[in-house]
Amino acid sequence: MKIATWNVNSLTVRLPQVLDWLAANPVDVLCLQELKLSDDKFPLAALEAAGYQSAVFGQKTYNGVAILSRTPARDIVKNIVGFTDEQSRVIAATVDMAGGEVRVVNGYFVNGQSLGSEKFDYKMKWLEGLRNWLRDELATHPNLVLLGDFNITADDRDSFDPEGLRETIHHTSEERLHFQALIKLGLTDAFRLFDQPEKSYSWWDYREMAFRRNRGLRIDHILVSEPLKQRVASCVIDKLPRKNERPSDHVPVVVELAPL
DNA sequence: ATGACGGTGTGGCACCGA
Repeated sequence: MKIATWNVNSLTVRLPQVLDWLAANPVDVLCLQELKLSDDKFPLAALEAAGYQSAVFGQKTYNGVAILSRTPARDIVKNIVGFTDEQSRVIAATVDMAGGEVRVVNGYFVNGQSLGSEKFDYKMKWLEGLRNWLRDELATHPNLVLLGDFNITADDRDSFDPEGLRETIHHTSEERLHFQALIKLGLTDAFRLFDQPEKSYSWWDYREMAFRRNRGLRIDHILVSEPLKQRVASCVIDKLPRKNERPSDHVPVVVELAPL
């Protein structure tokens, strides 16, 4: 079973690229972030024609997340239970896989702007709320995947300039402590289960030819619970869509799970 | 560097992202 995450930075603009990517990469589940559209604008029919059902938590202009799946998703939850949030940043659902089921938690984590800003405070509170809810989710759903745009580099390997950007947004100790706290719940960074190319990133700024110079960050992550860790067969970043015309600034990350 | 680039809204620019 393959599960992928992709921040598309407007599904309106990127729908043709999503359909192309799914045709070339027929994953079982695709989690999208930054839809930037309301539920009524979501391209349900086009995705259904491509073989995918959609669980959608949209929002006009900003945020918005969705889980696309080949088989029906059930027990859909929108946003973090126990944390009041006006922004559409999380959608969770249960999907069947060979030998069992997997709980998929798809998040568009808060950006946070800069250390000391109100948005940074919101990011910290949001991460705390997420962790408290996930503790319960893990208790009820042992086979769990937390994935999406975390807006956090896990460590220095995830940044093109760890020294120059030290303690700046996406690199602060506070953010990385939150990432580690998620790990301590019993989750594992699937990407780091394998030898990976050096300077592997999932996001590059649109400016200054950042992609061509590989000045990027790895901020899109796939974390798996302990029972699933044994089943992870591969985890790769697909840089190809960044070469498209009008690309998203993020690219897909894909995890492959062997049958339970 | 208050910049760059790109998306959205309803705009002639401002705001946000990372």
